[in-house]
Amino acid sequence: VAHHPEAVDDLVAKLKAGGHRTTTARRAVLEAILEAGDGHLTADEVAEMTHREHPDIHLSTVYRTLDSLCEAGLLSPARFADRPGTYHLADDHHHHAVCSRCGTVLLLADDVFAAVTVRLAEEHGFHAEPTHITIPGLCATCNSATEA
Amino acid sequence: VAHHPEAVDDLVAKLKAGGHRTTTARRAVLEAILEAGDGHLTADEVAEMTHREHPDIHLSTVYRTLDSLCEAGLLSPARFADRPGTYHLADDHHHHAVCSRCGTVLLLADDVFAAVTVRLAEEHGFHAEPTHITIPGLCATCNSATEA
DNA sequence: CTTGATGCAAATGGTTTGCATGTTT
DNA sequence: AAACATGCAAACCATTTGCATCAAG
Repeated sequence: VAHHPEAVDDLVAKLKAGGHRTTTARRAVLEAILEAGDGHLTADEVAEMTHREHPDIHLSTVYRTLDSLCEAGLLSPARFADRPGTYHLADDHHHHAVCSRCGTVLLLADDVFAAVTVRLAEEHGFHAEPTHITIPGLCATCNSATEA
Repeated sequence: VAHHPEAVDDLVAKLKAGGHRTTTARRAVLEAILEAGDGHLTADEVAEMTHREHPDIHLSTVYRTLDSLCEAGLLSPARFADRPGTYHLADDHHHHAVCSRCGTVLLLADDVFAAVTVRLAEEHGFHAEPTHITIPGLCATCNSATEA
Protein backbone atom coordinates (compact mmCIF):
# COMPACT_ATOMS: atom_id res chain seq x y z
CA VAL A 1 0.00 0.00 0.00
CA ALA A 2 2.42 2.62 -1.23
CA HIS A 3 1.68 6.32 -1.39
CA HIS A 4 5.20 7.60 -1.69
CA PRO A 5 6.43 9.68 -4.59
CA GLU A 6 9.30 7.30 -5.33
CA ALA A 7 6.83 4.46 -5.69
CA VAL A 8 6.31 5.29 -9.34
CA ASP A 9 9.97 4.69 -10.01
CA ASP A 10 9.85 1.39 -8.16
CA LEU A 11 6.95 0.30 -10.28
CA VAL A 12 8.60 1.43 -13.48
CA ALA A 13 11.67 -0.56 -12.46
CA LYS A 14 9.49 -3.65 -12.08
CA LEU A 15 8.03 -2.93 -15.48
CA LYS A 16 11.45 -2.80 -17.08
CA ALA A 17 12.51 -5.94 -15.25
CA GLY A 18 9.54 -7.66 -16.84
CA GLY A 19 10.77 -6.74 -20.29
CA HIS A 20 8.18 -4.02 -20.88
CA ARG A 21 8.92 -0.56 -22.17
CA THR A 22 8.79 2.64 -20.21
CA THR A 23 6.58 5.27 -21.79
CA THR A 24 4.92 8.51 -20.83
CA ALA A 25 1.50 6.91 -20.87
CA ARG A 26 2.53 4.12 -18.54
CA ARG A 27 4.13 6.49 -16.07
CA ALA A 28 1.05 8.65 -16.16
CA VAL A 29 -1.29 5.72 -15.60
CA LEU A 30 0.81 4.46 -12.71
CA GLU A 31 0.81 7.92 -11.18
CA ALA A 32 -2.97 8.05 -11.43
CA ILE A 33 -3.31 4.68 -9.74
CA LEU A 34 -0.95 5.70 -6.96
CA GLU A 35 -2.73 8.99 -6.54
CA ALA A 36 -5.96 7.09 -6.04
CA GLY A 37 -4.40 5.30 -3.08
CA ASP A 38 -6.69 2.51 -1.98
CA GLY A 39 -9.34 3.46 -4.49
CA HIS A 40 -10.23 1.43 -7.52
CA LEU A 41 -10.19 3.37 -10.74
CA THR A 42 -12.05 2.71 -13.94
CA ALA A 43 -10.35 3.24 -17.27
CA ASP A 44 -12.37 6.41 -17.71
CA GLU A 45 -11.29 7.79 -14.37
CA VAL A 46 -7.67 7.01 -15.11
CA ALA A 47 -7.99 8.75 -18.47
CA GLU A 48 -9.51 11.79 -16.84
CA MET A 49 -6.67 12.00 -14.35
CA THR A 50 -3.91 11.57 -16.89
CA HIS A 51 -5.55 14.21 -19.08
CA ARG A 52 -4.73 16.89 -16.57
CA GLU A 53 -1.02 16.55 -17.38
CA HIS A 54 -1.16 14.70 -20.67
CA PRO A 55 -4.31 15.65 -22.56
CA ASP A 56 -3.28 13.57 -25.54
CA ILE A 57 -3.36 10.13 -23.93
CA HIS A 58 -6.15 8.34 -25.70
CA LEU A 59 -8.70 6.25 -23.84
CA SER A 60 -7.81 3.20 -25.88
CA THR A 61 -4.22 3.65 -24.81
CA VAL A 62 -5.34 3.73 -21.22
CA TYR A 63 -7.11 0.41 -21.74
CA ARG A 64 -4.09 -1.13 -23.40
CA THR A 65 -1.79 0.28 -20.75
CA LEU A 66 -3.90 -1.01 -17.90
CA ASP A 67 -3.86 -4.39 -19.60
CA SER A 68 -0.09 -4.37 -19.91
CA LEU A 69 0.35 -3.34 -16.32
CA CYS A 70 -1.87 -6.20 -15.23
CA GLU A 71 0.10 -8.65 -17.34
CA ALA A 72 3.28 -7.26 -15.88
CA GLY A 73 1.85 -8.04 -12.46
CA LEU A 74 1.76 -4.43 -11.28
CA LEU A 75 -1.99 -4.04 -11.25
CA SER A 76 -5.00 -6.25 -10.67
CA PRO A 77 -8.43 -5.88 -12.23
CA ALA A 78 -11.63 -6.07 -10.23
CA ARG A 79 -15.27 -5.91 -11.18
CA PHE A 80 -18.14 -4.78 -9.00
CA ALA A 81 -21.59 -5.89 -10.03
CA ASP A 82 -22.31 -4.33 -13.37
CA ARG A 83 -20.11 -1.28 -13.07
CA PRO A 84 -17.20 -0.80 -15.44
CA GLY A 85 -14.05 -2.72 -14.59
CA THR A 86 -11.58 -1.20 -12.11
CA TYR A 87 -7.86 -1.45 -11.48
CA HIS A 88 -5.70 -1.21 -8.39
CA LEU A 89 -2.19 -2.02 -7.20
CA ALA A 90 -1.55 -5.74 -7.36
CA ASP A 91 0.24 -6.12 -4.07
CA ASP A 92 -2.58 -4.43 -2.25
CA HIS A 93 -4.34 -7.52 -0.90
CA HIS A 94 -7.69 -6.63 0.51
CA HIS A 95 -11.35 -7.47 0.40
CA HIS A 96 -14.64 -5.69 0.12
CA ALA A 97 -18.04 -5.70 1.66
CA VAL A 98 -20.42 -4.07 -0.78
CA CYS A 99 -23.90 -2.89 0.08
CA SER A 100 -26.38 -4.41 -2.34
CA ARG A 101 -28.69 -1.47 -1.94
CA CYS A 102 -26.63 1.71 -1.95
CA GLY A 103 -23.35 0.41 -3.35
CA THR A 104 -21.23 1.56 -0.44
CA VAL A 105 -17.90 -0.26 -0.38
CA LEU A 106 -16.21 -1.27 2.86
CA LEU A 107 -12.50 -2.04 2.79
CA LEU A 108 -11.60 -5.13 4.80
CA ALA A 109 -8.30 -6.25 6.25
CA ASP A 110 -6.71 -9.11 4.38
CA ASP A 111 -7.02 -11.52 7.28
CA VAL A 112 -10.79 -11.72 7.51
CA PHE A 113 -10.68 -14.99 5.63
CA ALA A 114 -8.02 -16.61 7.79
CA ALA A 115 -10.52 -18.99 9.35
CA VAL A 116 -12.00 -19.96 6.01
CA THR A 117 -8.52 -20.55 4.62
CA VAL A 118 -7.62 -22.89 7.45
CA ARG A 119 -10.84 -24.80 7.11
CA LEU A 120 -10.44 -25.25 3.36
CA ALA A 121 -6.95 -26.60 3.87
CA GLU A 122 -8.06 -29.04 6.55
CA GLU A 123 -11.23 -30.26 4.90
CA HIS A 124 -10.32 -30.20 1.23
CA GLY A 125 -6.58 -29.78 0.97
CA PHE A 126 -7.39 -26.59 -0.92
CA HIS A 127 -4.73 -23.90 -0.65
CA ALA A 128 -6.84 -20.73 -0.72
CA GLU A 129 -5.32 -17.45 -1.82
CA PRO A 130 -8.02 -14.94 -1.08
CA THR A 131 -6.61 -11.79 -2.63
CA HIS A 132 -9.61 -9.77 -3.56
CA ILE A 133 -12.99 -11.06 -2.49
CA THR A 134 -16.27 -9.20 -2.42
CA ILE A 135 -18.94 -9.97 0.14
CA PRO A 136 -22.46 -8.76 -0.61
CA GLY A 137 -24.85 -7.58 2.07
CA LEU A 138 -26.40 -4.47 3.54
CA CYS A 139 -24.47 -1.64 5.11
CA ALA A 140 -25.43 -0.46 8.58
CA THR A 141 -27.52 2.38 7.21
CA CYS A 142 -29.50 0.39 4.67
CA ASN A 143 -29.90 -2.47 7.08
CA SER A 144 -31.53 -0.38 9.77
CA ALA A 145 -33.66 1.30 7.12
CA THR A 146 -34.93 -2.16 6.18
CA GLU A 147 -35.72 -3.21 9.72
CA ALA A 148 -37.67 -0.06 10.36
CA VAL B 1 -31.70 -26.85 -5.08
CA ALA B 2 -34.84 -28.03 -6.85
CA HIS B 3 -34.85 -30.23 -9.93
CA HIS B 4 -38.45 -31.41 -9.74
CA PRO B 5 -41.01 -30.84 -12.46
CA GLU B 6 -43.46 -29.20 -10.06
CA ALA B 7 -40.78 -26.69 -9.09
CA VAL B 8 -41.76 -24.41 -11.94
CA ASP B 9 -45.26 -24.14 -10.54
CA ASP B 10 -43.89 -23.35 -7.12
CA LEU B 11 -41.82 -20.57 -8.56
CA VAL B 12 -44.70 -19.24 -10.60
CA ALA B 13 -46.77 -19.21 -7.44
CA LYS B 14 -44.12 -17.11 -5.74
CA LEU B 15 -44.15 -14.80 -8.72
CA LYS B 16 -47.88 -14.30 -8.47
CA ALA B 17 -47.64 -13.81 -4.73
CA GLY B 18 -45.20 -11.02 -5.42
CA GLY B 19 -47.75 -9.25 -7.59
CA HIS B 20 -46.08 -10.14 -10.88
CA ARG B 21 -47.83 -11.57 -13.92
CA THR B 22 -47.56 -15.07 -15.24
CA THR B 23 -46.57 -15.21 -18.89
CA THR B 24 -45.26 -17.75 -21.33
CA ALA B 25 -41.88 -16.09 -21.43
CA ARG B 26 -41.49 -16.16 -17.67
CA ARG B 27 -42.46 -19.82 -17.42
CA ALA B 28 -40.03 -20.63 -20.20
CA VAL B 29 -37.20 -18.73 -18.57
CA LEU B 30 -37.83 -20.41 -15.24
CA GLU B 31 -37.87 -23.80 -16.94
CA ALA B 32 -34.53 -23.06 -18.55
CA ILE B 33 -33.02 -22.05 -15.24
CA LEU B 34 -34.33 -25.18 -13.55
CA GLU B 35 -33.12 -27.33 -16.40
CA ALA B 36 -29.65 -25.90 -15.87
CA GLY B 37 -29.68 -27.21 -12.31
CA ASP B 38 -26.69 -25.81 -10.45
CA GLY B 39 -25.35 -24.14 -13.55
CA HIS B 40 -25.26 -20.41 -14.10
CA LEU B 41 -26.85 -19.27 -17.34
CA THR B 42 -26.22 -16.15 -19.35
CA ALA B 43 -29.10 -14.33 -21.01
CA ASP B 44 -27.97 -15.71 -24.34
CA GLU B 45 -28.00 -19.26 -23.08
CA VAL B 46 -31.44 -18.83 -21.59
CA ALA B 47 -32.67 -17.43 -24.88
CA GLU B 48 -31.23 -20.37 -26.77
CA MET B 49 -32.94 -22.82 -24.47
CA THR B 50 -36.33 -21.14 -24.58
CA HIS B 51 -36.10 -20.96 -28.36
CA ARG B 52 -36.39 -24.71 -28.63
CA GLU B 53 -40.01 -24.54 -27.48
CA HIS B 54 -40.76 -20.86 -28.02
CA PRO B 55 -38.74 -19.55 -30.94
CA ASP B 56 -40.41 -16.15 -30.72
CA ILE B 57 -39.16 -15.08 -27.31
CA HIS B 58 -36.94 -12.11 -28.01
CA LEU B 59 -33.56 -11.68 -26.35
CA SER B 60 -34.59 -8.33 -24.94
CA THR B 61 -37.55 -10.04 -23.34
CA VAL B 62 -35.22 -12.55 -21.78
CA TYR B 63 -33.23 -9.71 -20.28
CA ARG B 64 -36.33 -8.00 -18.97
CA THR B 65 -37.70 -11.27 -17.66
CA LEU B 66 -34.48 -12.17 -15.87
CA ASP B 67 -34.56 -8.73 -14.33
CA SER B 68 -38.11 -9.16 -13.13
CA LEU B 69 -37.38 -12.58 -11.70
CA CYS B 70 -34.44 -11.15 -9.79
CA GLU B 71 -36.58 -8.34 -8.45
CA ALA B 72 -39.19 -10.87 -7.48
CA GLY B 73 -36.50 -12.66 -5.51
CA LEU B 74 -36.62 -15.88 -7.54
CA LEU B 75 -33.25 -15.49 -9.20
CA SER B 76 -29.91 -13.97 -8.36
CA PRO B 77 -27.40 -12.47 -10.74
CA ALA B 78 -23.70 -13.30 -10.64
CA ARG B 79 -20.74 -12.12 -12.65
CA PHE B 80 -17.53 -14.02 -13.23
CA ALA B 81 -14.55 -11.95 -14.31
CA ASP B 82 -15.45 -10.28 -17.59
CA ARG B 83 -17.88 -12.85 -18.90
CA PRO B 84 -21.48 -11.88 -19.53
CA GLY B 85 -23.71 -11.80 -16.48
CA THR B 86 -25.30 -15.03 -15.28
CA TYR B 87 -28.42 -15.98 -13.37
CA HIS B 88 -29.29 -18.81 -11.03
CA LEU B 89 -31.93 -19.76 -8.48
CA ALA B 90 -31.92 -17.35 -5.58
CA ASP B 91 -32.39 -19.89 -2.81
CA ASP B 92 -29.44 -21.89 -4.00
CA HIS B 93 -26.91 -20.52 -1.55
CA HIS B 94 -23.47 -21.90 -2.18
CA HIS B 95 -19.88 -20.94 -2.61
CA HIS B 96 -16.99 -22.03 -4.71
CA ALA B 97 -13.31 -22.61 -4.29
CA VAL B 98 -11.78 -22.46 -7.73
CA CYS B 99 -8.30 -23.68 -8.57
CA SER B 100 -6.45 -20.92 -10.38
CA ARG B 101 -4.36 -23.46 -12.22
CA CYS B 102 -6.62 -26.30 -13.33
CA GLY B 103 -10.01 -24.67 -12.88
CA THR B 104 -11.38 -27.36 -10.59
CA VAL B 105 -14.41 -26.09 -8.71
CA LEU B 106 -15.10 -27.12 -5.12
CA LEU B 107 -18.63 -26.66 -3.83
CA LEU B 108 -18.64 -25.29 -0.29
CA ALA B 109 -21.23 -25.44 2.43
CA ASP B 110 -23.01 -22.14 2.94
CA ASP B 111 -21.70 -21.70 6.48
CA VAL B 112 -18.00 -21.33 5.72
CA PHE B 113 -18.38 -17.59 6.04
CA ALA B 114 -20.16 -17.61 9.36
CA ALA B 115 -17.13 -16.24 11.20
CA VAL B 116 -16.59 -13.51 8.66
CA THR B 117 -20.25 -12.56 8.83
CA VAL B 118 -20.14 -12.18 12.59
CA ARG B 119 -17.00 -10.11 12.44
CA LEU B 120 -18.41 -7.77 9.80
CA ALA B 121 -21.49 -7.19 11.92
CA GLU B 122 -19.46 -6.47 15.04
CA GLU B 123 -16.80 -4.29 13.50
CA HIS B 124 -18.73 -2.46 10.81
CA GLY B 125 -22.42 -3.00 11.42
CA PHE B 126 -22.46 -4.59 7.99
CA HIS B 127 -25.13 -7.24 7.51
CA ALA B 128 -23.36 -9.69 5.21
CA GLU B 129 -25.36 -12.00 3.01
CA PRO B 130 -22.75 -14.25 1.49
CA THR B 131 -24.80 -16.07 -1.09
CA HIS B 132 -22.41 -16.82 -3.84
CA ILE B 133 -18.74 -16.22 -3.23
CA THR B 134 -15.76 -17.54 -5.14
CA ILE B 135 -12.43 -18.12 -3.43
CA PRO B 136 -9.36 -18.46 -5.63
CA GLY B 137 -6.45 -20.72 -4.77
CA LEU B 138 -4.82 -24.03 -5.63
CA CYS B 139 -6.50 -27.40 -5.32
CA ALA B 140 -4.72 -30.17 -3.43
CA THR B 141 -3.33 -31.69 -6.60
CA CYS B 142 -1.95 -28.51 -8.12
CA ASN B 143 -0.68 -27.34 -4.78
CA SER B 144 1.45 -30.43 -4.18
CA ALA B 145 2.62 -30.26 -7.78
CA THR B 146 3.86 -26.75 -7.06
CA GLU B 147 5.69 -27.70 -3.89
CA ALA B 148 7.48 -30.53 -5.66
C1' DC C 1 16.80 -0.04 -37.09
C1' DT C 2 13.54 -3.04 -35.09
C1' DT C 3 10.02 -3.84 -32.14
C1' DG C 4 6.65 -2.39 -29.56
C1' DA C 5 3.43 1.64 -28.14
C1' DT C 6 0.15 5.24 -29.48
C1' DG C 7 -3.73 7.99 -31.68
C1' DC C 8 -7.65 7.67 -34.06
C1' DA C 9 -11.73 5.83 -35.97
C1' DA C 10 -14.41 2.13 -36.51
C1' DA C 11 -16.16 -2.29 -34.94
C1' DT C 12 -17.76 -5.38 -31.29
C1' DG C 13 -20.56 -7.40 -27.66
C1' DG C 14 -23.50 -7.21 -23.92
C1' DT C 15 -27.33 -4.81 -22.29
C1' DT C 16 -31.03 -1.22 -22.26
C1' DT C 17 -34.76 1.56 -24.10
C1' DG C 18 -38.76 3.84 -26.94
C1' DC C 19 -42.57 2.69 -28.95
C1' DA C 20 -46.42 0.32 -30.98
C1' DT C 21 -48.79 -3.99 -30.29
C1' DG C 22 -50.42 -8.00 -27.87
C1' DT C 23 -51.66 -10.36 -23.36
C1' DT C 24 -52.83 -10.90 -18.45
C1' DT C 25 -55.73 -9.57 -14.90
C1' DA D 1 -60.69 -1.54 -19.87
C1' DA D 2 -56.32 -0.85 -17.46
C1' DA D 3 -51.93 -2.25 -16.55
C1' DC D 4 -48.34 -4.66 -17.83
C1' DA D 5 -45.42 -7.65 -20.98
C1' DT D 6 -43.57 -8.36 -25.53
C1' DG D 7 -41.26 -7.87 -30.26
C1' DC D 8 -38.51 -5.17 -32.79
C1' DA D 9 -35.16 -1.82 -33.96
C1' DA D 10 -32.32 1.44 -32.47
C1' DA D 11 -29.48 3.37 -28.87
C1' DC D 12 -25.92 2.83 -25.40
C1' DC D 13 -21.76 1.98 -22.98
C1' DA D 14 -17.60 -0.29 -21.99
C1' DT D 15 -14.08 -2.37 -24.31
C1' DT D 16 -11.36 -4.05 -28.40
C1' DT D 17 -9.15 -3.84 -32.83
C1' DG D 18 -6.96 -2.43 -37.55
C1' DC D 19 -3.96 0.43 -39.21
C1' DA D 20 -0.77 4.08 -40.02
C1' DT D 21 2.42 6.70 -37.32
C1' DC D 22 5.67 7.36 -33.61
C1' DA D 23 8.90 6.46 -29.88
C1' DA D 24 11.93 3.26 -27.01
C1' DG D 25 15.39 -0.17 -27.05
